[in-house]
Amino acid sequence: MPRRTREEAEATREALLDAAELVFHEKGVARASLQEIARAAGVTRGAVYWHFRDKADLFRAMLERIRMPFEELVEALPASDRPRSVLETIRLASLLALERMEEPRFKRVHGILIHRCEIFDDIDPVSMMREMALTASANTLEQFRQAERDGELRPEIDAETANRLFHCTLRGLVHSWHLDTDAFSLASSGRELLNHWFGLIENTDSQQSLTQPEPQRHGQRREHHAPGHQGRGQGRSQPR
Amino acid sequence: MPRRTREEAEATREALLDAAELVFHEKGVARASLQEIARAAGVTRGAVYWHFRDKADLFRAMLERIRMPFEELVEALPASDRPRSVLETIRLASLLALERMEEPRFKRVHGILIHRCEIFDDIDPVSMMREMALTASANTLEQFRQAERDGELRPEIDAETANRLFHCTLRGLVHSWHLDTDAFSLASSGRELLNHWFGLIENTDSQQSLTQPEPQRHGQRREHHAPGHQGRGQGRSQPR
DNA sequence: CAAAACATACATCCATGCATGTATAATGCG
DNA sequence: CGCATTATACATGCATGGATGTATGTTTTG
Repeated sequence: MPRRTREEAEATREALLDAAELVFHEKGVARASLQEIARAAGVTRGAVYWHFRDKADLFRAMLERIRMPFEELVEALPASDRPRSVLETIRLASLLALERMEEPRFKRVHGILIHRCEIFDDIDPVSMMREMALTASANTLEQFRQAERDGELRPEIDAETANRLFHCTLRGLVHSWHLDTDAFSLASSGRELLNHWFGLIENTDSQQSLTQPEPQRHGQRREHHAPGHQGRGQGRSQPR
Repeated sequence: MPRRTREEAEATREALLDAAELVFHEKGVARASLQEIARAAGVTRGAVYWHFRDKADLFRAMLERIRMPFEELVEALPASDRPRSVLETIRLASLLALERMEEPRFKRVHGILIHRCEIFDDIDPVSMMREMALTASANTLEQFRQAERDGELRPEIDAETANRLFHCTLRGLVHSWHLDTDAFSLASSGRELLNHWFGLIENTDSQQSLTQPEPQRHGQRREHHAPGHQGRGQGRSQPR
């Protein structure tokens, strides 16, 4: 029964995008047929060609849906409720990003981007990943520069180096996770790893009278494995 | 004119693998047709189906060709001409690996693995990457454990953490490079990054009378590397 | 009544798999 | 050692299916 109301039309569009995520993730972008996606959404190929020009357009729309909220997160990076140290801000923001990546939608779409689509002409995931990497890197670089000025950084490394090291570590962590997402929890492993990482680059000569004493921050540094609930502890001081 | 000699047959097989690398890298694995690969190798599809069962088999054979020499490298990791410190050994071996990755063949095949093929049933790049990651990690973990026993590691981090950090950093670097291989040199950027990284984790309390003084190492790059013999460059075939 | 929001039908293309052809190198045999 | 045979190393042709793009039909809503 064609000619639904406008809200229904938007609903089928979203259903198509949801179905695209699932089918792309299951079969890969190239082997996924529009027929399958349409069927998974409960419609026919006609609906697909009405809402999208072709498969590449559908793919781009699927990416757009996660690009915006994710960039919001990246740009919300400097915003911190408390005037903590700059390094602390970066650390918490990255942890937030890692937790987001474990949400089903981001996990699926990133899984598609990383292991289930091929770069070619119209479909080009790399350009988007590169773009996101550049903006994110520019943002954190500003933060690391500030940290350097504040004397939070160990003197032997500059802000640029710290920034590069940081993004390599994070990217490597995410890619390692996507090699087998069931092997470990990205958020909790990332938290532990980042604790160690920031412990390595932060200045230990605490002449920092600017910031509050901050009693030990890596309290359980020798005690790695946090007490066992382990289940993506998101409710901890993280505003939604 | 069929029925070539055995060496010629092996030559066309190699030519097919070379062509597969090129075409896979150009169009992606899914969109590359066996027709195209055969033409690029100067033969017809008949030759492809003679040497390989199907596209997945060809893909696997292409991977096999780089898997073996690369694992040789990984396993040659502990072998060091000079009794340097353990951390130094890891650093130099990783640098060697990074230099290898800039060689055309490894660059192409890794580029295919990372951005130009989709995981699915028969074609599964992830399992190979995971396998290589595990063996490499097991090897370096042994090294880091030895470094820990020798007191080369900063006391606040253990061998397991150092190993995880190390592989995340390396993986992140390689993936960043593959986002745009023309943006920077993997070897030289990697050398700089690794210098800083090992500077961060190594123990500064130099009670190490075991190793030679080794003046400042940071930012310092002395001789490039052994002008190696390039190893097994036999695959030069491509008739016509 | 016109356009939106699809469903249906149709034509086209092309990659795959296999079957068959074929000429030559390798091999066994007398 | 010559020769027939056979397996080899492909080339060619055919059949198939499945995906794509588009054209057209069908309601219903605004």
